[in-house]
Amino acid sequence: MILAMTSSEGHGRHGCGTGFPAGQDRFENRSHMNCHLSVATRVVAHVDLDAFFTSVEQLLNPKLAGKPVVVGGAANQRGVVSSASYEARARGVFVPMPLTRAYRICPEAHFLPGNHELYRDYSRRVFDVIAEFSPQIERASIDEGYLDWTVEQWRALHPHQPAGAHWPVALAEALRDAVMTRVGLSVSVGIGANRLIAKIASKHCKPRGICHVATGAERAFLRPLRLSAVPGIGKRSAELLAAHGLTHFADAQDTSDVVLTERLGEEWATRLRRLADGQGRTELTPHEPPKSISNEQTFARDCRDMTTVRNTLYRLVEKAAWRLRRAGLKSGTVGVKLRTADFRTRTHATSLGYRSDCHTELYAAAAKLLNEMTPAQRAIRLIGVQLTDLDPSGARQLLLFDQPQRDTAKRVDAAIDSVRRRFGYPTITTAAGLQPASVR
DNA sequence: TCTGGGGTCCTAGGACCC
DNA sequence: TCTGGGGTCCTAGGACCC
Repeated sequence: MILAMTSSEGHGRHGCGTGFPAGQDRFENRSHMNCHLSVATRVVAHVDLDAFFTSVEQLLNPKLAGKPVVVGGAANQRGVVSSASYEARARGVFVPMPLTRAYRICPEAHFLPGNHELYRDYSRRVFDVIAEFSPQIERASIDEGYLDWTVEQWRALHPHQPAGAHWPVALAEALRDAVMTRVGLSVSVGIGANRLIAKIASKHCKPRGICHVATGAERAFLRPLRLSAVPGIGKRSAELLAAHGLTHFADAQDTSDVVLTERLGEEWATRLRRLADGQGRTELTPHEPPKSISNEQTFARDCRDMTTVRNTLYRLVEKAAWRLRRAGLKSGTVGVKLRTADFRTRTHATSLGYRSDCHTELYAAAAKLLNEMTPAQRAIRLIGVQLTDLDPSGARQLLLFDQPQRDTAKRVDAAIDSVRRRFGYPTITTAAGLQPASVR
């Protein structure tokens, strides 16, 4: 057996799970049985929470269970759907659909603004459980992660049972059940020889599914799928490939290297060949500090009042600087992002020549950039700040002059931070950071 | 039909240096 | 008096992901 899938619907591990159309179990190709004479002892698992944000909302409010729920904002608000419950998806809602459109096709849905603090907390709880299933995990985002699985992890759970070919599936079932029992949330698990296969597999069996692509079955598993299933191949790349007659893995698998190179050039051809063969990275990367911290805001209505824009920018910088300090980092480059009513987006960045975590310093740089880039006679849709070139060290090469002022600003930041640590971010703000009425 | 907010990574061009 | 080529850093923009 090459491919195993299970789902909560009780098909059992040899059947087809949710989202896996009947007739596609041709991956269960017995002629490949000899692949299993040596059971792979190391695999990559990809764990993905199902409809994470809406699932948390349904868990905390039982009245929402079984109902279409949309997280992203009010139905008439500017914005897009950031999570849709499966009941909403069944009615045609998807991520990232504009909220107004979601409301049009599914007016009975419950529209919620979302609570990221809460979701982060639930994410932590889920990963605490997941961490018990492997010493080697990589958290890829708030709702997904990779695990390095060896047969030893299975033996730790089942010390007296011999590990059959299906030990990864058994392990995945134990993980899925543990997350459901202890946190109340549903996950899907994809298992394969590398990250690519594991990730595509988990998506393939959502929700509440487990999909194991055994070593040697990668090409057969991928064959019917669209190339856009590959993480990294988005709209643009898919269009480019389609222009060369390549839409599915089968197309790539059936095209010779010579023709691929002719059509796509050496680099893409090589990349695509590896994908078509189901090859991918296996190593997990440990947690790394962020490379950038940004905050942005779209106005409820396009804004022509520069005072409001500046005040909003101030508040965004203040928040970003607070996150920066909380992460123990300083930023050497400040960027401002501006989107006008015509949806044209411009960014402008400047290097400070030193690193800072002080919001008044960072805002001074941001305000200067804003002045330089403000378009005449244009309504502004979005304003944002991005802090990059992050490092724990301050490394000031120059400037002894304005030290006193900076020390004062620092003391103010520290005092505000300590209040925020105790009572939460929104409890305190400096006067310029008060939210202007027009965006409330 | 109207298009969020948080990120990462890549490319390309210009400045600057040797 | 005209000028190569490589390397690096910086910035702008865009593709892509969740």
